[in-house]
Amino acid sequence: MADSVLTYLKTRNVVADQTHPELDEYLAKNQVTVYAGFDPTGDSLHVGHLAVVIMLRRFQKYGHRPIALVGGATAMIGDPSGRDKERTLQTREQIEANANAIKEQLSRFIEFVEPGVAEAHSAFMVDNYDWTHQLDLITFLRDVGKHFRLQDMIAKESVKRRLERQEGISFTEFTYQLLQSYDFLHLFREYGCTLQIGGSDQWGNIVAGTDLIRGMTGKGAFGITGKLVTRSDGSKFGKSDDGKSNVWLDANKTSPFEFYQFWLKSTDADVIKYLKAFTDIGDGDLDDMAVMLISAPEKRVPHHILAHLVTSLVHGEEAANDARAAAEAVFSGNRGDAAFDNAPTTEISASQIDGEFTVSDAFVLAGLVKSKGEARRKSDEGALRLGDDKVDDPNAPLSLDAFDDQGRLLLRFGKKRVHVLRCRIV
RNA sequence: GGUGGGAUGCCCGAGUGGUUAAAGGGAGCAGACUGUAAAUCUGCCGCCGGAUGGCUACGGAGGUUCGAAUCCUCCUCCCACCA
Repeated sequence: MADSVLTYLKTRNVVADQTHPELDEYLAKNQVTVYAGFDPTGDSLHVGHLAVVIMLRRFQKYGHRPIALVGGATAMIGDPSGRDKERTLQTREQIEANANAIKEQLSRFIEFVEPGVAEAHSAFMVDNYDWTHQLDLITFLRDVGKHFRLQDMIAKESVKRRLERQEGISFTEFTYQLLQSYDFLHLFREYGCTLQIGGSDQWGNIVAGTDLIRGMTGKGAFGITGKLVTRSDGSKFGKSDDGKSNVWLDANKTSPFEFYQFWLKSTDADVIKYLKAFTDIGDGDLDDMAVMLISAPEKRVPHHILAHLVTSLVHGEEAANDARAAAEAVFSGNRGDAAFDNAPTTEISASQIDGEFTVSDAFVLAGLVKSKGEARRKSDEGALRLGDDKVDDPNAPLSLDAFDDQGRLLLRFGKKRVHVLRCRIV
């Protein structure tokens, strides 16, 4: 086992960059306070955030003190990093609601205490809205603004890219790096926080922060960025900017069943990589997994372990077990209650099934297909099933007989997607 | 400031008056084969209750024409060269 978190993280192959080469050694000898920020632009974190959260945990395990920063203020402004387009401003109420949701999620992964009463290693959570919402503009511009050179700000990748597009960038988003830097400075002063971590898209913001701290205090601060986890085919992982659905940590947005499925469906080439990045499985076990992947690929043992561990972390062990049971039930064809209880479900009332309601309506209702047209096409391709029976006439009315004695009907789309309709006798 | 080139569907990119819902590729989805993998092959891939039907669509606004992504005018933005 490595002697510093950073060295360890490198063995997990999740480090993209670090501000100082001597950081490994420094972290081995010193206990630091480290922070990562999460802007509540949505009401849930997704798997893209998970990598950073896990890094924070790992720091904590190594005796460092993590601070999770929820960006109630920065979310009001919008981080241009990694964005082609200007963000739509959200209301304070919206962001506050999002922030509360995200704080709740974060507290599942890291043990927090109140900032004031924190002991040496205990983690805590802060919201940058608290110290920025009443900042005085003139003071801010004089004290903080003076330390930023425009040429450096423009040279930042996130800004540069936007300047090259006709969309441009608003002054609002342009100032984002000032705010994030100020956060770092604030945490540095208040809590002796000397290290910021984040995804690789945060490099520019993090460096801006260390520069500001040096400029205003003459002291050094550090930064580390993590690799953006990608699929082996290079496509984005779990995060969508083109309509593909995100994989959320909120069980209401992505159920534990779907969450488990997401990991289980990983391609072989990615499994070991994900196990390293998202779980604490040791090197020896990883080697075993790699062997299994070759000797008995059809068992998909590493996939299940990955899915189980990550689902347990996010939704709890019980949910992970249920998800596994449901997966086996659904896909083995031997469907007990486990399949029905955990698969995504939509309620329908008996009165809706009135003879007009067709099979394709059912698939649309379940959200498995987007339109009746698609239902028709997919049925022609043989992709739709009611239970185990292929749908051959999507326009046939759905009858109550299709449901089992407990009012349940399993809809299947392709090999991997299922949805349960549960009929309420009203 | 001058001249020339360009803007096409999720992305890239063909298309210069009708036969264009728009070639081709990528992405995505499904089928076959497998292992709920990869690769490969096949189909689908703007929306609409099968559609020889309707609606929407080729940067924006007008116009010419029986008919326009294609021609004309103006506007916006990009790019190249010159100054």
